[in-house]
Amino acid sequence: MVEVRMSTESISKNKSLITLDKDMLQRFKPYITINTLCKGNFVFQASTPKKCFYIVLKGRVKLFRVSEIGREITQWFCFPGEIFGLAESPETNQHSIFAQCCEPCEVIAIPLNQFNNFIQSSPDVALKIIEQLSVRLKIVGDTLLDFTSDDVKTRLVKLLKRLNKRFGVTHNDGVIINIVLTHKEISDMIGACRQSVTTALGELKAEGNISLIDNRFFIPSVEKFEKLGTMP
Amino acid sequence: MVEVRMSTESISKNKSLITLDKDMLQRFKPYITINTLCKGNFVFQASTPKKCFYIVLKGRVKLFRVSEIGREITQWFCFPGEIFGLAESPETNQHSIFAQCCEPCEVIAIPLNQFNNFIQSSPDVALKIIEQLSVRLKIVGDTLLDFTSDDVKTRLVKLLKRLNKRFGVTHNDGVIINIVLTHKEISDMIGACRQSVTTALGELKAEGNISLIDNRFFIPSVEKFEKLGTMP
DNA sequence: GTAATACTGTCGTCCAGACGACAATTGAAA
DNA sequence: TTTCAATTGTCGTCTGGACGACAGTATTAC
Repeated sequence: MVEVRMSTESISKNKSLITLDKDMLQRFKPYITINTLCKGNFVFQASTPKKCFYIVLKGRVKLFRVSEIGREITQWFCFPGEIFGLAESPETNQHSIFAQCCEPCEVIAIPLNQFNNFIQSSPDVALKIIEQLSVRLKIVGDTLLDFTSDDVKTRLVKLLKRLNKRFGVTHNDGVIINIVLTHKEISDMIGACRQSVTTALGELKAEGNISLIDNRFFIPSVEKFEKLGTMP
Repeated sequence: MVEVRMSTESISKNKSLITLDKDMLQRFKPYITINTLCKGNFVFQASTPKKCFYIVLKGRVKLFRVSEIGREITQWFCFPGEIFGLAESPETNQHSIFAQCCEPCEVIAIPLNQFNNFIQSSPDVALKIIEQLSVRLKIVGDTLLDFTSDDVKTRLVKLLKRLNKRFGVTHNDGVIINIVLTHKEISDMIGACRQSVTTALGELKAEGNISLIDNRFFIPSVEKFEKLGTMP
């Protein structure tokens, strides 16, 4: 088995992650709840009342939407230092997304009525939140654009590139995308049916553009991979 | 001709709009540029360097993406009080979106290196920006979900509902959506081809669900319209 | 007022991929 | 270790809607 770790270097360079120092923890102590959740547990579900916003301390939380016909679309994965559960719309007091733990998690919950105090508690917090939201908006916008322009295989390739940027770790001459995803999960991220994802992955494997190591995608040549799915 | 105005009531209720009072204008005066632009002018284009963020003073600015094959997708319309041009990603110093004026506009430009000062200049500004971004994230997420679940007509209906919520003004027993959009513009908002939009609009007209007044969509019965495109 | 451009309406063809189905393989639970 | 559930692989059918084309209508520019 190949032992793979996420590079701590790429994490520490991400300056928009929120960490609560002792002063903050002390100050918001009366309001903070630390939730420990198992894999598969929901932090909250769509249509439930908005009471708190959340910051991931440990683990990975998937944010996704579900349509009326049960179709699921993944919007984001939150890692430690990322905030979620903010009021998405002033018109309703219910969540429109689901937040589910992909692995055992620890999540800080703070009541929404403390949000104002929270962003004023430190010069950096508001800026970090704005950066996080901006990045998410760009990525969701990327996905939307891909939907209108690209076939399934191209959308898959672009997703793998985005995942590589976020989770890639060097391994031999290539890169391992250090996150385990089923074909169904991938289909929910590119809005395709699972069978189509299986087929497209098979093609990429047959072409030698990806392989599997320890259930993770391995890209032998990132340079070659970056050329896929773009205009010549 | 029917004279129609956007309801000033719905605008003033939107508490996340940014207005610059005299103190702010004075304080940022050395940095602020007021740009007056004609219909069709770009505030900025994708792939150009990020220098400023912007706040609309007057008019309507369309934010959109263009894919490699030239496919356009509209993400948002900015009205007075709305901010755009924020750094979308820390990795690149170029815009990924286009910002184009739909009508004659006035737009404040402030250098991005003043953004930190800007959000600390008043207790409310950061909160308002966060709310604006959150709402946009939700709507873009709505659109993404619609793409994966709904046929073209349903997506059109849902778009009209969203537009009604934002631009609707009461008229007789129904509602006029007080924004003029071509079929092509609509197609860019729902990721369909123009001909499909024309066909779907024709069906809605034939069913009596919408008609045209002064080049704007009129919905005779909002109650009936709200039932369209949802599960029975 | 006229000419050019943009927009709307309509039609027929074609295909990417969703869908349903089922078998084979892998992973998790007892 | 065995059983069950989840995941992956494969196949054939069908259709929504993209596409290209063109005519009719409305708007804009001069």
